[in-house]
Amino acid sequence: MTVASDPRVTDRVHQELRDRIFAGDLPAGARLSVPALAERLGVSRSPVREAIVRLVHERLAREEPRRGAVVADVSLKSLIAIYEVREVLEGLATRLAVENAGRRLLRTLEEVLGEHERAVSAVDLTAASEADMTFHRLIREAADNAEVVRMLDDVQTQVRLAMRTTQVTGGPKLAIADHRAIVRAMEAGDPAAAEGAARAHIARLRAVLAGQAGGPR
Amino acid sequence: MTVASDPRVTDRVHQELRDRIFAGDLPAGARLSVPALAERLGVSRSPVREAIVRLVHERLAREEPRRGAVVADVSLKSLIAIYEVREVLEGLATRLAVENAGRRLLRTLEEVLGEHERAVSAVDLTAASEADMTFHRLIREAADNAEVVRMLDDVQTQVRLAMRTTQVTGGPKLAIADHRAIVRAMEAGDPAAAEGAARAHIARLRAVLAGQAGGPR
DNA sequence: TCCGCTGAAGTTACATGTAGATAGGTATTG
DNA sequence: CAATACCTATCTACATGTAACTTCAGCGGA
Repeated sequence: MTVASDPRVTDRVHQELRDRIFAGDLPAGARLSVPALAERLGVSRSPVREAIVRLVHERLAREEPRRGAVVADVSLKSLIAIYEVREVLEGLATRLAVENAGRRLLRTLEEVLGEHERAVSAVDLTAASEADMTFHRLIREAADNAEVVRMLDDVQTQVRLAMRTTQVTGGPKLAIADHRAIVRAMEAGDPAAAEGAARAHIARLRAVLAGQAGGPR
Repeated sequence: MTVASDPRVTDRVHQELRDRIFAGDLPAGARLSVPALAERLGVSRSPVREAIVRLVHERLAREEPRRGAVVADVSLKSLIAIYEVREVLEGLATRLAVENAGRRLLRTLEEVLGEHERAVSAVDLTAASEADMTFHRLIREAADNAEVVRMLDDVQTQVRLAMRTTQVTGGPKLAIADHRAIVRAMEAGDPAAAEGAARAHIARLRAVLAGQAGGPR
């Protein structure tokens, strides 16, 4: 009998490369040489090749035929485009969450919001960012729509990649106010208002990014 | 010197398998055996394996570790979920198109709309469907947002896959009326109205699908 | 100094080898 | 006759072989 968790080498390599990219260990533009990585990781070239194909597909790497793959970067321009998409997807997720979810979710969201406030007051950047991500994750899971979850995961991957070079903080206090407005609309059981509040939240973050585009140089 | 078009075997195999899936030649649930396909296509196993990895990533196939891949299916439930996402993405694309595009696009859209009407009057299903797709493609290309284009392409892939088993026609005449309303809002230069009209169009199609869910059996 | 050539090193892309897992049919047992 | 054990064909996943291509450093000529 085989154990339930029988991770394939390919999966491990893929995860390892993802981690290294997000850690900044493999910076944007770094070449992903299959033989070199295979030796470094102590595996053969096949699983490395397959892992790279996956990275290319999730756009953590770019590939040119016969030239190999390099770690991708995210320009500020495309980050703004990503936030335009994120705006409508978070809006959708929030509307669906209102239509599907009950008391239980709202209570959990309030707890996370409390945790978020505490973290911001204590100037604990890590905890604040984590509470922020948890807030959004709870909502999109409550949407009960696998497509929107997948696409927002995709968006988040690109945002994480961009994070290494661009700052996306749009004022911690304002984020909490936005989140509070979202929860209020959800509690009122008003799907359209909830969608609007979620969209406004992301639109505001996008405006911050757009400000950076013309601003500092 | 090498020719500019030097398609890799992997690319050809990938395209070939995509075509066969959409043609219904490889029906949902069909096993994608790497050695069998390699022999059938007269290539080695490596490019076949890589093509299958790509199919899995674009969700034309599903894979279970150590069991291989099979051609994916799309349930009516997930097709509806896909249309929920499509609704907000087409809305976004249309709003952005209004903000970016000029006379030129509007003229082209009117032409396509005319072609669409002609095809519907002549009961030419193929031409009508093509005009329909062209209409939406023009708008999303005009949005000038690579992310929304990518995601709508993704949506369209799933819709095409679903087409083989589910009918998505929501009344050809109504489709034209919807498209006309979209163009009107675009001509008025009203981004919010254009977004609303596009969303209403897709929402109506989704309602048709939802009707099928409970209806015929 | 600048340009183009050349050859070596490294890499990609495809092909092939193979251990161990899986599925499905056949025999065997209660 | 049903359930179970076994057996074989096939496959997956990883490893490895190799021709052709890309890159780039170093050299020679304008």
